[in-house]
Amino acid sequence: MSTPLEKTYQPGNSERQWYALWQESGIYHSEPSAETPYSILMPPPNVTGVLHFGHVLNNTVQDIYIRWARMNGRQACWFPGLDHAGISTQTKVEKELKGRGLTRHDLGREAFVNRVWEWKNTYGGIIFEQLRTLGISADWDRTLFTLDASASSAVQEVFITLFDEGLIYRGKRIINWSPLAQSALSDEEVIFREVREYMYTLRYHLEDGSGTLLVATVRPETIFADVAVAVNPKDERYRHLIGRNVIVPIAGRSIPIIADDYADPEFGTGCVKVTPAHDPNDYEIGIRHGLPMPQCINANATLNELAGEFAGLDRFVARKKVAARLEETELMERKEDYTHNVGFSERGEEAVEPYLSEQWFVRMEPLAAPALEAVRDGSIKFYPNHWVRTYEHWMGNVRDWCISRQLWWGHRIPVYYSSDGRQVAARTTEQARQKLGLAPDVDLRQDPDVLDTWFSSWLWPMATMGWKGPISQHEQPDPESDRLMSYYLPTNLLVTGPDIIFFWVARMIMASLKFNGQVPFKDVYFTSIVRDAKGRKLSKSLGNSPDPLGIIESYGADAVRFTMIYLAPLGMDVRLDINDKTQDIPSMELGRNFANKVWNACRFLQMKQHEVSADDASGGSAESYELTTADRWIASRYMTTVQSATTALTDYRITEYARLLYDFIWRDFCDWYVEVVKVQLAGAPSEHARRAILDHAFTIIDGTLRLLHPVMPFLTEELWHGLYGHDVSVSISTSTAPVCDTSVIDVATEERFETLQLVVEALRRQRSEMGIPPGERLDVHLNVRTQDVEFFTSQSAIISALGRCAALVIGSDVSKPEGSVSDVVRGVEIHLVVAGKIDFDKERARLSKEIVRLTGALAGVEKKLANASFVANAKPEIIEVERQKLADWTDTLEKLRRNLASI
RNA sequence: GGGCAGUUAGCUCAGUUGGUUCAGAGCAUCUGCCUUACAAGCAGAGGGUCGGGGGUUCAAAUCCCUCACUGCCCACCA
Repeated sequence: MSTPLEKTYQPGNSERQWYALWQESGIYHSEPSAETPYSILMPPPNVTGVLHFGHVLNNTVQDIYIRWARMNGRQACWFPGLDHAGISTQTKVEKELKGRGLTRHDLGREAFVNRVWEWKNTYGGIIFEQLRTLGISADWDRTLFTLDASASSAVQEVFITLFDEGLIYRGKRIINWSPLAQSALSDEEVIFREVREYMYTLRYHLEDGSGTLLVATVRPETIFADVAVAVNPKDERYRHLIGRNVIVPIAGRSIPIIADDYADPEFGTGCVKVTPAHDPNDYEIGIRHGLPMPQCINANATLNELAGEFAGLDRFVARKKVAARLEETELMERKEDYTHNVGFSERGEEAVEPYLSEQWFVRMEPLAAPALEAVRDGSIKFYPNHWVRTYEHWMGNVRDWCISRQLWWGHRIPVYYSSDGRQVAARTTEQARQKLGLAPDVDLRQDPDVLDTWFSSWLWPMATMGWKGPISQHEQPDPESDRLMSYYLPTNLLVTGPDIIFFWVARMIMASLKFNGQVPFKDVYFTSIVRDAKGRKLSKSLGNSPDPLGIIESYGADAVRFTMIYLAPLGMDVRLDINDKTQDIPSMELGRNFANKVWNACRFLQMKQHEVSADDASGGSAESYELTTADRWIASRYMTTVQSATTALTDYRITEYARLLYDFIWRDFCDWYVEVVKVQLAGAPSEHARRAILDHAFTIIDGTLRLLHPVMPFLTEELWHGLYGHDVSVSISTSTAPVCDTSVIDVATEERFETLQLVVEALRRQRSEMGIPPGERLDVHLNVRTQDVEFFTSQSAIISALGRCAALVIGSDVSKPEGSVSDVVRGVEIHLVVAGKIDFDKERARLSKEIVRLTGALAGVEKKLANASFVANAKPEIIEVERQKLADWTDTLEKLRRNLASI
């Protein structure tokens, strides 16, 4: 016999124990088999990452689908991984060094990289432990780190191939430079923010002293790199000046006035200073006109010797000083407030500097075309679908991807340079020499830069399966990798945030199509963005990002999972009522209370089971038990729930799935069925009948627990064992998912039971309105249609119990008794005898009010049915419904009037 | 400037193909209850002309147009 359940659900210990068991038993490990596969790639969290609510939502969604697939007999594999996160990891370790007065250069490249590995091995991947707390059923055996040998090997393979095909090239371009990281960034890593600055209008005197050109700029510190002033060729004001020279303020150099369409006559003074090395647009002008491109800003964002006395100053300090000097020397016409957008590095700490430098790029256009097509033709589906537009827009305007980073932590660019100026991409120095046809003892220099972290991420679908791993480097087939790839790819589902649609989703599609010839996944689920009560994104610096582990500690992992799913509709942001001070999230009570509700429903069944079992001595063989209306009703409600929950999951309406379970368990099962079971048990003629009643309830709850398991794995596991006494060696997570048997769905029975519910509710309402305590039993008289007498009589025990009746009179010609209040629902006349407690005036008023309301409603229906075009156009079943309404309400009205009259 | 969402009860949100059960749930509020699982609970109640305006239709929270506001993405005119 199972051990009695506690009065309230205590998740903590139970969760830890179950997870340990799951992990030991290896039930979440997957191998290719004869079953149909189902695979998900976990978006690899950063190695420096700590669990936040974005992860909680994201991973819960994935876990639900993986668990659901597993229970549906699929060979389900969830590939977890960890991202080396170039910039943030390197920065983290550098900060530590800085605390000891060291820089990475003091250590040297090799020692520094070793240091980062040490850090990784000590602190990295904490998030995995945290995800386990959440109950994630990933196949941890398949965990991959983006710097592992097989991932690195795949990265090299792709780089070399793209290089050899001319899709990767090196070029001197204006790129986004992070002065803090001292590295290039991709366009996607730059975020724009509105900044209040000044617009300075400067005087550029004509060289011949014949006048002055006014030029507006927000960056006066860049004048030292000015190479021209551009005007629009159509601008009458300046046309005659084209080709003449002006003197750069302070710098004193002479630069030409050139004509370029970029200059907008409507904006500012119509004259633009051209600084090709420090502005992307100016760079374009510089290219068009073959201008020199001097730089006056260093990699660390200080000015260089071109700036003369300002050399060495930080760009922002320099800006103020240069502006002051311009003012002093009367070279400034005016200074105005000016608000505009400035690019910041993704981490939001510093303004990005447009910086002219040699970098590596991927030519994206050829890769984008097939990737665009795959989404357009439905090979890949987005949920919600509207993200397709965003995807198409980006793909249609895709720009080359700057992939080189001036860091040490990452995949080193596999390009080698020979002393005679040639370059080649190769896996090793030896291979590079071979490719270049050089002798084995010739020195080659490898490119010092590393690749953008996303350059390994975009290969994730293949890298996780060992594609082009160390074995195939030597041109040997890799059967293990082939086996995994042919079985698990394309994966079924990718769950991620829409914020990385370009960073990751789009690029994975491109890489997979290019290198594996097929899409990486079939469905993409874009999760909600988690926000606080004020609508702000969660962030550590705002103090509005509570540690999920603390919340799990207080509410339980299942409660957190359930609440998140319940509150996070597909494609919309989810707001959590985060308390800044206590770091609590009170709405998690929703999930906790629900877990407790499920717990107690099961606890009730268990207690009854024990009672029955205790009497087992009475013995006897099983005898047929005919299911009651209530039994068939709950079975029908259960099947309906199975059906709609399954559909909801299939359609990725995951919130709907949670709601359906919540409503079924709480409203149908607990509020009504458990109460009915009490009545049925009490009135059962035999021990066998009692057991049969319980068996039925156990059947329903068994399926319900399995249906609920994907979202609440711990609770359902605990109860499944608690109720059925299963051995710990089996898990509900490897049981089968409930399947809908439509023959059990019984609309007629549901309707009959609903009438019963309405009658009970009417009794409760009247009692409450009369101020009678719920415990007090009162006489009830029900006047029902002749054909319903039998049914209501058969349900009298339930009506009596739930409606708290003393005597219950049921008949087809029952008249209103003395001292009763009355109501009519679905043709059933309900009289509650309250005797002395009746307030006749109040009762008259109540009935009158109801009569007025119904009369109005009835008039509406009559009008509708009298409308020729309604009868002509509406669907027959709709008209039938209206006719039914007319009949019912007329009947009800008549009864109400009669009752009013008899007071 | 271009694109995409959203606007329903005090708050957070459901509402699939227009039509019974369409105006709902949870929280909050109010009333009464320790009713043989659950006070993390039970039974009731109040509260919204579904952002504004127009249109299509026998019928609109739902479809179309338009306006307003909010949020996000892209672009980035010095």
